[in-house]
Amino acid sequence: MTRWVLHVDLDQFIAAVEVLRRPELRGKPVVVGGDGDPGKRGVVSTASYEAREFGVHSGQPLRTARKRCPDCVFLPVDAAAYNAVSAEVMAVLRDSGEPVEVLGWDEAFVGVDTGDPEAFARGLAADVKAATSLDCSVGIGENKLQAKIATGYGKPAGVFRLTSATWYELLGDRPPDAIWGIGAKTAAKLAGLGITTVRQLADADPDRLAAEFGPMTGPWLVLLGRGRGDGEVDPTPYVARSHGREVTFQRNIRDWARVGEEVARLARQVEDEVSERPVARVVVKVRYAPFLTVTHGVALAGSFEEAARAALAQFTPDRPVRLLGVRAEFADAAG
DNA sequence: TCTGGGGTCCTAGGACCC
DNA sequence: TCTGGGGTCCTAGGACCC
Repeated sequence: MTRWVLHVDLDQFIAAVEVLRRPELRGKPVVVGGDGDPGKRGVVSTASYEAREFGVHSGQPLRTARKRCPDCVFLPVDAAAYNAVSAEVMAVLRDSGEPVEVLGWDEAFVGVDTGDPEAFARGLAADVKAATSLDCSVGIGENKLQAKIATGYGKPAGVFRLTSATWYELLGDRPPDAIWGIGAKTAAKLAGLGITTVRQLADADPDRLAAEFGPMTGPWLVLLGRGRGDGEVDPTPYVARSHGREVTFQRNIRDWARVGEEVARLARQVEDEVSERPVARVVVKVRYAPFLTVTHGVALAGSFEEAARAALAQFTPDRPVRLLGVRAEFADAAG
């Protein structure tokens, strides 16, 4: 018996949920994002595999997606529907009796002691399919990092194992941003240091990277390069540290009085949604055109809306506003 | 008419205190 | 004219992820 981490990831989850309730869409290029109008500001949340063949992908502006695939079916994001299906999936995973750590709507880690992790993984996938009609892929690793990356090799609807024994064979020559936790910015900075592969990152001097990235992040990056990381699956229910709302306007706002009204409106909404938790701080976010983001916050004293307005007062009303956000940080948040 | 909306975690700098 | 050292807390911003 060996301790394994499994990473279960639903295939094209959001698009798959939409197809489930609209069977006529099966096999068609489906794009879910924004309010479903590809002429508006917004990005793609998920594209079906058929839509991906046209070069449509997550994070892409909807208008770009429409350009690439004018005949795609565009649908609005329906968070309530995905939450409901997600809960079903997670319940199936928990029914295995093993610890489950939820990562988002469509993915979770499962910890398991077994001599045959592939068989266990296929069993989980079959249970999910039987209960929800959804396909998933399962990555197997000695820790969360390995399991998470393994899933990418298993898609779609497959199972893949990645361990320390196969780490360099699979990832050694790939760029550092193939690793979960390393994005474009860090990859570019690493490239500036002459580190362009996972193997080079693994061989880098932790002290040198500490000088470049900070005392925690530097050595941690080297460990990522070596495929090492946390192997403990934490089944503790998720408790949010903060909750917020933000809105991008279809047309930039120039009238600062209107900015104040929108912030007050967002503040009332957030206050309503967090009424069960003590709030320590209220943070306002302003994205000025074209895309400069600034945040200011205040400790909560008095009314929530007053706090939001006090935070807003720290901004300069000197340019058009593209986005406004209000976020509550909880007083009882761990960490 | 490029660039959403929901989050988490880490870093750096200044305030503040002894 | 010169003005330590350490620790903690608060704040804003950056990077990343789904």
